[in-house]
Amino acid sequence: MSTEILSGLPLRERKKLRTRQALIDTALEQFTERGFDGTTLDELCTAVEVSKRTFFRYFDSKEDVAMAPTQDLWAAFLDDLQTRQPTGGTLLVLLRDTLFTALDRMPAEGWAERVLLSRRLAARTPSMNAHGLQFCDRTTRTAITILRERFGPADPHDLRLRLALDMMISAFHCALEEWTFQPGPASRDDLSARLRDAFAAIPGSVTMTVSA
Amino acid sequence: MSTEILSGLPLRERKKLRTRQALIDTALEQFTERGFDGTTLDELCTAVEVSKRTFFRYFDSKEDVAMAPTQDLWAAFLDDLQTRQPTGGTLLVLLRDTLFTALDRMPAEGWAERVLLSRRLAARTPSMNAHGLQFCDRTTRTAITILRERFGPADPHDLRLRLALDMMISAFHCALEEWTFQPGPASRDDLSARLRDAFAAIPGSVTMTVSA
DNA sequence: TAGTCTTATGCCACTCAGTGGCATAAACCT
DNA sequence: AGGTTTATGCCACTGAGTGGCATAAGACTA
Repeated sequence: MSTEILSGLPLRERKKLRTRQALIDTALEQFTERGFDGTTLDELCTAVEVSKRTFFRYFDSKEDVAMAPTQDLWAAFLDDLQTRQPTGGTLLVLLRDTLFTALDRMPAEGWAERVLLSRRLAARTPSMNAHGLQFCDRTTRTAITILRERFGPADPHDLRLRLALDMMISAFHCALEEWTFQPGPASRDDLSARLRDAFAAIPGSVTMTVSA
Repeated sequence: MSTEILSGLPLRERKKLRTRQALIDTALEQFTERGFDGTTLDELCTAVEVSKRTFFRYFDSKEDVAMAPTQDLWAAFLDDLQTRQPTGGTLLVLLRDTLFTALDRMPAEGWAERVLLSRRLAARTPSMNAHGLQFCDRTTRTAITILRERFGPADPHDLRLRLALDMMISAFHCALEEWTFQPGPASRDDLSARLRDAFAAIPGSVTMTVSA
């Protein structure tokens, strides 16, 4: 965990961040080794020397702790969506670039490795996958609200906004999945490149034909 | 529950179908009245006069029973995807028409009402929503497998297939959500119409621009 | 229609995720 | 050092979901 961020904060906050990170790391470790269902919260809490009650003050559920790395990205995304000065192009390009910006803001060290563990775990753990999908859904809705506030259109029945957001999510999932199961080390830049390809494939997917 | 389907089956199968349907209907009823979390499985089982153990022989989870109506649609969709003779147009049109066909095959009576209850419930019950999203995800993956088998392309890294499938799901969700919260009675044809509109909005969502 | 085979159900005890309440301890602020 | 705030621990509890085994009900056969 990046030590730079810690300094400057009051002791209490530093401790909290450390406990939180320890829970995430130990969870990813134990879940990866013995499986999500093969690990009880009691075991995790014992390892981190924290009571189960405390665990639930940091995370909403057992799934939640293992999904934390990805959630940081989307928090950054929503933040950028609020503040970034928009370019004048298509909405999809705006969304793509905002996502790239958010990705660049993820810590260069450690983040990619955690996401990799998290995603590989999610791929073989239905309840984790479900949890992740629902988080995406919530994020999408928040993003729609932000976009409506900033740019309109006022018509809440215009479906295009939602459709475009979902396309972004879809492209992200495509890229993430390829990236997750690629051999070799996990790198943020590699994910970025795959993301670019996935976005580029969107127009073709609308016009794609099948042999009769 | 449509009585026509029951006749012709052996007694044991008829009973099973009846128990299953009773569980679904009573669950939707109780969840709607007292909330998903405000209803225990014991209460549901007592009302249907079935042991909790038996409940779990019919459904995988508490969420599952309330999602059954929608799952029937997707089962029909996958079935049609396997068997229907494809038209030669775009993939998206093929998917759209297959979905329409599946929708037409849903029982004209009762189905729409159950879906309505189910969706309204899911909208205010995170764990149900999560469950539904994961079911969509599984369905999407199955659909991809079927499509690859039938039409190729052989390249498994072509992202367009997945992107197109997700667009269909997105359009479906848009339509379903509008339909769910529209006032007045639930009709299958109304859903069909909204679905058509949602698909029509896809091309525009790719090229949509935002004011700079 | 009795007898046998097969399959669904009921019952019971158990694990584990998640919650509420309250006492304690640690960090913060003069 | 003193008092205030806030995080943690402990304990008892609810409710979802599971495994095992006995029993009952439908299905097949003579």
